[in-house]
Amino acid sequence: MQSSLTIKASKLARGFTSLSTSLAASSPRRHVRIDGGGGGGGGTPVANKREAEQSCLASLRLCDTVPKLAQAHTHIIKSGLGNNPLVLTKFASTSSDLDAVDFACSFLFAPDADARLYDAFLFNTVIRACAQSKPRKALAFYNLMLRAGISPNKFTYPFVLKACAGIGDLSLGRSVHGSVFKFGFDEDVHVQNTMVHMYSCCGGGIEFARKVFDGMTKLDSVSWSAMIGGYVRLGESGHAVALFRKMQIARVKPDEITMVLLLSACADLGALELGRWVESYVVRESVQKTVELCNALIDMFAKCGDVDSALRLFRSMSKKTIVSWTSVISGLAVHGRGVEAVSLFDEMIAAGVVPDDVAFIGLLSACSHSGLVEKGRDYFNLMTKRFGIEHKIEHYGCLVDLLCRAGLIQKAIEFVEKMPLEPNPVIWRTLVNACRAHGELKLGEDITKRLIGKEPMHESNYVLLSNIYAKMSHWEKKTKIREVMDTKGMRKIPGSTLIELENEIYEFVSGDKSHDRYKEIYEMLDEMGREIKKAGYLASTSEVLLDINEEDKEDALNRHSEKLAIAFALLRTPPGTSIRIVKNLRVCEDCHSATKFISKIYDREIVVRDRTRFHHFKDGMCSCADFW
DNA sequence: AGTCGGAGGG
Repeated sequence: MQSSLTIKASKLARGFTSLSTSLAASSPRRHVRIDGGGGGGGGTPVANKREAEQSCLASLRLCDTVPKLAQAHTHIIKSGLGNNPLVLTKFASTSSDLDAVDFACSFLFAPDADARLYDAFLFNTVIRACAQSKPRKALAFYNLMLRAGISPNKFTYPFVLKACAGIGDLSLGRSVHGSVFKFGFDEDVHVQNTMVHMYSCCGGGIEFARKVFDGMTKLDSVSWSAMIGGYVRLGESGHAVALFRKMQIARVKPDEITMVLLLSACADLGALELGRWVESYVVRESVQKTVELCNALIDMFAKCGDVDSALRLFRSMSKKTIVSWTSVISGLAVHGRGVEAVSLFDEMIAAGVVPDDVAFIGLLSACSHSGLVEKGRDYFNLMTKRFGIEHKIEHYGCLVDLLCRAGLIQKAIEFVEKMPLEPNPVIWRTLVNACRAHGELKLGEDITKRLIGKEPMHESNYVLLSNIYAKMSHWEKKTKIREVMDTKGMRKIPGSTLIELENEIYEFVSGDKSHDRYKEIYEMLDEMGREIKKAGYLASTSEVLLDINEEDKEDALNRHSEKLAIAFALLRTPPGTSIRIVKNLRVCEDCHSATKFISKIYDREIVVRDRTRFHHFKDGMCSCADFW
């Protein structure tokens, strides 16, 4: 309705016009243009100011794109409301599109703009718009606000704290916390909740988050979710689950966001039973089953080893997003079902869903885990050529991994040398590990030494080098590495295995005797050892990279955390049921071979999740076909 | 006269 309205160039309008045209020039794809006067004419003069205001506000309510906003701007000027604070602020708050907000800011904060128009609501609006994706910019506006002498109100801090969370700097967060206190908003539950969130997003801030959380007099579901989310982000999923139990005792009803977080913790821990409980809870308590919640369920099922349930849920969803597709494709990938993953990707394309860079990571890892070398290469090339998505370092990483796993180490090296991005340490470590596995020890040693030069405090570099020396039987060099690590105060991450039984999560480390039934567990371990030896198992002692004799090596192998967890499971679960365990590192070759025998002798399906993928053991075979 | 707030998915 405003399309015929044009501007008679007033002084103010001229200022706006030049600003907006320069903005248009800086973002050509938007084609923002404001008609600077002349042209059509014939606009009806507006009867009174109040009516004009209402008319402008009404037209702004309909704006959701930059061109529409530009049109509305024209209308505002025409109506003589170019300096009306109500209208201008509404203008800025109208679009969630950051480009549009930039566009609005370009005249709101123009040199010739009237600073008397600035108020807290205006700043809140622009801080909110930037908080998520441009946190530094949001904070710049906050500082501008303070410099302009405008006091923040209770709505300001949730936005500002969100921006601090995005930056993740603890000292910044603490200083903003000081301002919150100074302005007296530290009692507001919304502010407190965001404070918990902010601290938990800052490195080393979880204690501060907990302090705010513990000091709160009223905790709602958002408070609990913020704190649970903090633990999940930190990888402290056990703490997250424990906190959820406290939430239930406190009788605060969890909502769909709490459930998403809890599912994330389940996925991390491999806690399938708890994950299934979440699903039934959602149905029972009619928690809103949003797409995000379904996606979290898919991810949980896949990461807990039940990829078929993930698939079933995926098929039942009426609305799917790229995240849903990616979750299920990546899920199939880690289970070694690469062919299905690839065909699902093709189905997605056929359904007209546009893939993004993350979808390609899932797809390429599917090719990698299933040895689909040619397919992986093809998709890698199609990614840019057909879909116009630029390769990121992760995609190069996937391809290096693909070549290494397929044993094409020379090709992998050539690929790394030719890649246009600087290879990151992850890529180098993939390569080094392949060097070790394929006997390119000298090359592996050279690369690792360079890596240690670059990242002297990264322990996995030393572990890699140590493993290479062990394979070379250079024991004195290997010992020396241990010494270097000790003087730097570093330790190798101990291998550990999680298992969930009857609502409890148990953790085992190598040689663990902390469980109260450890004697039974070790007896079971001995029995397992005898039985699998009878069936033809041979300990693969070359994998034990310690400088000890063969017999001790075998003993060390027997006490690996995954074997302890399996023995425990055999004792505690009914015959014939599946066993699921989660290992924090990659499963070793000896445990892999032993587990195959155990699955056959004890007639159990054993699902092992290791750091990078799943192994489904059944009838003496593994789903990875010894390819991992 | 008075617009505005917190936690989440691959």
